[in-house]
Amino acid sequence: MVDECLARRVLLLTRTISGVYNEALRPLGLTVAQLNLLVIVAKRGPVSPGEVAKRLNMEKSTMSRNVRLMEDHGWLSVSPGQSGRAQVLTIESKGRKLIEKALPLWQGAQERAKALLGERGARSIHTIADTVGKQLQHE
Amino acid sequence: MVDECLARRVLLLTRTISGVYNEALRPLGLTVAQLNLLVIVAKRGPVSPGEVAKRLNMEKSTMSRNVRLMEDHGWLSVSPGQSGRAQVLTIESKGRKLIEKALPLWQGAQERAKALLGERGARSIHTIADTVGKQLQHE
DNA sequence: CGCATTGAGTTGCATGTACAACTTATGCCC
DNA sequence: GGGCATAAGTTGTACATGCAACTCAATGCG
Repeated sequence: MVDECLARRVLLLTRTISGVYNEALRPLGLTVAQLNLLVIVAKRGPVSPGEVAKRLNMEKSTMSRNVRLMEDHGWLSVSPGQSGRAQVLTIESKGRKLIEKALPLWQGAQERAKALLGERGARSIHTIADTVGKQLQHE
Repeated sequence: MVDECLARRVLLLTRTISGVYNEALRPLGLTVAQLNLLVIVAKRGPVSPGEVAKRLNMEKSTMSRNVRLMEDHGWLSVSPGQSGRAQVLTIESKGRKLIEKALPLWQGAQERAKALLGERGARSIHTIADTVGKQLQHE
């Protein structure tokens, strides 16, 4: 049972792979989770937290707290949205600069991660995550 | 950048897949991480925490806390090992019974996870985790 | 023998994560 | 208009996780 468990395997992968990135980013006081969030906000312009959370299949409460941290750092700003308690996230210049600085570190980590997974493995992860991502959208 | 990031993808996979298992196991007040630990202890007989942590590529401190929780539940026992502050973990009958009860729930989750990943995807995850696991042993 | 090193666990602190329950604002239906 | 349902965030609580620093025991070396 234990050997086949898919959860055990993805947990192992996450511990290993995200460790590689976090180690690389540590000098910036930044984690991969935060970097990804930041890049999404930078790319997709003003977005609502809920939208990002849905795309990442992340709990809204988790999103809320992650956003809070990054706002405290001044990397992004939270402003009231159109209606109700809607919010929009916008990247700040401090956040853009951080992404610039993170890029080379990220690249190094990406190389190391690829080496760990193997070229085939890395491609598989891409495919699989896409598959899962698409299914989540159709819910 | 963000789209290629392997860490982002494995994080997404973990959130999604482990969620499936945790939802299934919730009636037992058990998480997948705990179940995996419990099964390892059950299978590999008296083992040291450090050994299990190494196999799972998990920080010893994380292991320490996870063990503590499960000991509190009476699922396993911790006894002093041969020397120094070495410890050995042993499954308790309460733990064995819990595994029995968890089995059918786990199977359901495994099916759902396979459906999400696709048959090919599930196999790939197996292969990749094996590859990574072996590389960790050779360190 | 005495001290430095190493090994195994633990603890302080911080992040990432989820579920449940709560707060507010909108919108809808009668 | 008055409730009722829904949508978006927040907060309480708990687990999973890692790093740094610490405790203690064993070991080795001069």
